[in-house]
Amino acid sequence: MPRQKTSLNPRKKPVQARSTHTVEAIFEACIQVLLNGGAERLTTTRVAERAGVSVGTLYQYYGDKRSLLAAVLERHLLQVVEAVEATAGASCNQPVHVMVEALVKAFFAAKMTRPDISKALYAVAAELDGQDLVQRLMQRSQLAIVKLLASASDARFDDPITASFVVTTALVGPVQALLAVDAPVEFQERVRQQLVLAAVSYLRTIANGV
Amino acid sequence: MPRQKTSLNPRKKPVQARSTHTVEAIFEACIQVLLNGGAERLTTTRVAERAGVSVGTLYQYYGDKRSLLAAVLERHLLQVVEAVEATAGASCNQPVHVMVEALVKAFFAAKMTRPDISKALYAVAAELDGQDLVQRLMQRSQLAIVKLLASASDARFDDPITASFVVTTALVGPVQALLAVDAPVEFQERVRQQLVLAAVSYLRTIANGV
Amino acid sequence: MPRQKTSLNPRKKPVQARSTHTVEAIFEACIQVLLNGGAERLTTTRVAERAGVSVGTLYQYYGDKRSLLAAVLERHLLQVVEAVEATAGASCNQPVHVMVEALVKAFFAAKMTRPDISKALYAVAAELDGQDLVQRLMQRSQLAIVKLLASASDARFDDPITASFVVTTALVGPVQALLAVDAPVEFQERVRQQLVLAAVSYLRTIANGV
Amino acid sequence: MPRQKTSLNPRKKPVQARSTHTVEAIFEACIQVLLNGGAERLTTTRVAERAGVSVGTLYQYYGDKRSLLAAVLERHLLQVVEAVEATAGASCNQPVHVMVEALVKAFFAAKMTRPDISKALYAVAAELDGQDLVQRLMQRSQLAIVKLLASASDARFDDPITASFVVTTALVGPVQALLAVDAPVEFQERVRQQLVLAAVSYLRTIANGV
DNA sequence: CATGAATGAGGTTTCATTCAT
DNA sequence: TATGAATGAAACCTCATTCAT
Repeated sequence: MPRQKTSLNPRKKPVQARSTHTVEAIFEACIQVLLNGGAERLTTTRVAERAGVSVGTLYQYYGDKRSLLAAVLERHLLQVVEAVEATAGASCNQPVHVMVEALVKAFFAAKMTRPDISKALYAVAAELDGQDLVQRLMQRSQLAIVKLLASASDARFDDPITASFVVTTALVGPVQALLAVDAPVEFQERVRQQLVLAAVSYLRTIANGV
Repeated sequence: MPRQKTSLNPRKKPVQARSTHTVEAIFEACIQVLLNGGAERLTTTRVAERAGVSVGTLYQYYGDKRSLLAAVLERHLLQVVEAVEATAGASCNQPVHVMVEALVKAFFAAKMTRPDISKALYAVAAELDGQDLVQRLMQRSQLAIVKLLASASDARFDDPITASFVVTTALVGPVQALLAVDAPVEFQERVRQQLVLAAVSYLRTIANGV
Repeated sequence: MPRQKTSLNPRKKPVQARSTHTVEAIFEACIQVLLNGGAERLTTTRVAERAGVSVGTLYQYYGDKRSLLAAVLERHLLQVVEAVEATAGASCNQPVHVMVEALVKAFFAAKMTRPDISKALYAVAAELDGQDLVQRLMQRSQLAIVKLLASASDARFDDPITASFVVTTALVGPVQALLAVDAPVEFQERVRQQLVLAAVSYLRTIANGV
Repeated sequence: MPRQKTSLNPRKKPVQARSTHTVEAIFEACIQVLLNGGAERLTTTRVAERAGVSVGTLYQYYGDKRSLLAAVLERHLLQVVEAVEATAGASCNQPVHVMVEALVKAFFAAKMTRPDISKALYAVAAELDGQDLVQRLMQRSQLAIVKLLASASDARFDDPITASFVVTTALVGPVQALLAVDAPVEFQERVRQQLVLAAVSYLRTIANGV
């Protein structure tokens, strides 16, 4: 499945005083545009307008449309990953059920506090699916979880990598489904608890007792 | 998150003999085009060319691009759903672990026999996410599983709906991830087995003994 | 202002038994399509559908789209012209005011009994404006009126051709305007009477007493 | 007789200096294209080419084809209306025959100095017939004439609105007919004089002496 | 003769991107 | 550096017309 333009094209790293504000504005605008109209209605002009800058300026910060979308997606995914990493770090050496509870809670929090953003970025993520970006961040998550599992106070895992892969990826389906249906909060909560149950029982099943 | 064009646009379908052939050709062509180039490189002209018909002909069967994509996606999802339904039907009254084994196997089979198609349609599904189409088929799957769980010979479930939701949606994340990374078959197989384990242990955990 | 396709293309004169019905159906359908959608939304397929025949059949009777439109327009204009001619014939040898009264009444009747048709055909007439068709029929009207004026019992005209031209063409503007605004019947009637007044006073002004 | 797209679509107009030139070029080109080929041969591409700009530029100023045509038509009709208004303003308080003479002369002048344009825009006007545009301008003309008639030094009118309607609309038929036939100037002139006669005698007929 | 599926040139419109100001 | 008018390739879609059945 060859893509036509694999090389992203970020022109500069905006570090100066004024640019921060501009970058932020573009960022928010991009999400807003995504929110009403979806990915296929997003145009660079539209984003620039919404951000209150000219297209030219936008292109000064993001060399092309893909870079822009990639950046926005990256920011979102980074938040999620960092939430996961932070939680994983904080839950080391705990029993499995504590770890999982914390992890699932953190993941849901990261995805559901701005459900609109998650929803808006779904299509973007799908389009850039094969891209390194998504892969890299996925791996970071899984790595964090691998370490976490290895430190469990009440279990030992033969194949922590696969376990981590299963747990991590199995969370995204339910969350996406909840977002797509605009499920009521109570149902979200029920699902969340069930996922904790599922993960815990799964991990216990494959764990060697300690 | 309002979408601009919710109503698909399927043309009144021609009724003559040759039309069947034409429609099939277009269909196949659509998948082929999707397979090399991805959703964003798909154009109606390209599909028509590949199908060996004129654009006009394509538009006689699918009123617009969205209808075409929706139809292709529907076909794929229908296959998956029907596989699930068939398996669910065949596994009634069995113990939970038999059910789950059959179900996961069927789901993987449906998704992995033509991994290219599944992969190609991922972006399409994301774009049409809010659409009834995806929702409807998801629900059919879940309904089938609800019935299945209710018939388990060795368990009784208080909230089979949520359970079904969790099990169903939790499968799609891992599968998608495997597709995205082009994971080797052995890893696919390992993940599949783990998912069986996970589902079984989850369902046993929430089941009332019988 | 050269047109690209001056030669109309009437394939055959339908005189047989069954064709009369078909031709009639196409005719009505054409008007109906014109009535909702205007001239730019009219397509041969649409007309055929509405007429309950296939496009192929339509093309058997009218070699191309222009022929169809020309035929429909001609029919309408012919009715008007014939109404004028009939009235002109019937009003010979009368005093001017009687002639004019009858003439204007007949013209209004022809245009206003099916205001929708008149309105629908306006754009068609404009498109085919330079065409012989419209010119020919216009001339027939004027000729009839020239003869009529020549027979007036109470006036003699030096330049009946110009007089006829003025009277004839001066009627179409007001009628078109009434149609465009969907003017209420009372206003239509008032305008009609005023036009009689205008024409009579004009003709008296330029007439040599008798 | 419902139209499908009543709302025109004028873009927010660019504000830079060069834009004025561009807009003017497009405008002229549109008329030129209309002049050879008629309304049905006019395409946005063709207009842009003739204007020496790209299609994209054209669409920056006119959101769609209809807007473009509407704008051109409006400009033409505005000239006519303004000519009428100016003349009406200048002829206040004169005797009827002076007013009419001036009015008819002005109207003919406005329509006949660029007969090609008038002719080219006829079909355009017919297509946009129901649109506000035409209605609004018609009304402006009539209003001006109502005021004018009210100020006549030698007549008083009971129903100046109807009178104005009749006079205004009765002028367009003859003019259109002259344009359609490419009538020789002498005949144009003769008709013009006759129309003056007609209008004057009509107005005198319905006027209350003073 | 009638049918209606197929054709494909061509029309309208969009939008990522550039570059003179 | 910011601007936004201009570009034009390319997408989507329509519809008059043909011709095999």
